[in-house]
Amino acid sequence: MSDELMTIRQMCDSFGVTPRTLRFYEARELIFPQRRGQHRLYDRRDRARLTLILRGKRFGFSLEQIRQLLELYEPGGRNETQIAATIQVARERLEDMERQYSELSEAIAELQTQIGDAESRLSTATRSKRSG
Amino acid sequence: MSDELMTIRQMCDSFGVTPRTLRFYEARELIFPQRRGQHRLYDRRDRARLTLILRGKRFGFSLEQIRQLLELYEPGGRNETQIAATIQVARERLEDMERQYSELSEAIAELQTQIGDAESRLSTATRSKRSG
DNA sequence: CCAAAAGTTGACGCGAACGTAATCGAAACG
DNA sequence: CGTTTCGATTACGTTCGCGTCAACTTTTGG
Repeated sequence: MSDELMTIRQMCDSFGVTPRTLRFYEARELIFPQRRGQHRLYDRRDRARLTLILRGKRFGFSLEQIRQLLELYEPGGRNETQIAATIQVARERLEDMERQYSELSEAIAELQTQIGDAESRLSTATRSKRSG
Repeated sequence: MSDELMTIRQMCDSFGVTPRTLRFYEARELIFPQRRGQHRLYDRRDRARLTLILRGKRFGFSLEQIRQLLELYEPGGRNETQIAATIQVARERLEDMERQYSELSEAIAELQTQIGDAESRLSTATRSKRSG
């Protein structure tokens, strides 16, 4: 298998995005599909990156933050200073995610409580209506 | 204490937002400060709601989603249909948060791995420079 | 071979979530 | 009592993340 090149349409179908979105990510330098003539072709790397992009978005990261994170996955020959900077950025994102993780835990518990309360108010209202 | 009314400036200072933001949230009906003449005054409830708003934002929710969630905290006399709808919306948000929670767990682990890899690449580069 | 489909590059548009004056009234202060 | 200061309102501007044409060039299929 020749690295499973995909057209933009195949990418869109399998990731649930639009061509516009893929071209936009490329313009922002988050993915770099090769070209066959004018047409874009996406390989395994591009797909891996897109997966990370979409996940980063679900966590509320900006495309720029995601772009910086993706540098971490580049084995490309960059110098120490750049690598160190990339690591530093990644550590900050990691802390964001760890904070969010623990905060989510609390928020989930609170929301469950509130839903429970609201449910009991609802059943009370339903009963009082039936008997009233 | 008379319920600790705060001016818009005091609110901004203690929450790290701008007046524009508070007025914007009010326009979108997420908070409802009282008025003394023309001036806004924020009480305990307003602060509690703002806390929830800012937290919701950190989770990537839109202001509209947050507004719907805040209805859950309203004991106000609404009818069963409305309460049931509010509960339904809250359940969906809860599922979002639970999905995000487990996905975050994975993502954190992966990111830690990547940072570790990058760090080893960095120290290797540093060593080869020292000895080369 | 010719038409339809797929893909490309601009360029403008749009909703969300505010920022940023400009202009005004009220209010606190020396 | 005048003047900063604080807040309100109105309204236009901005950034992000795409959506949506329009106008063209392939590419593919009957």
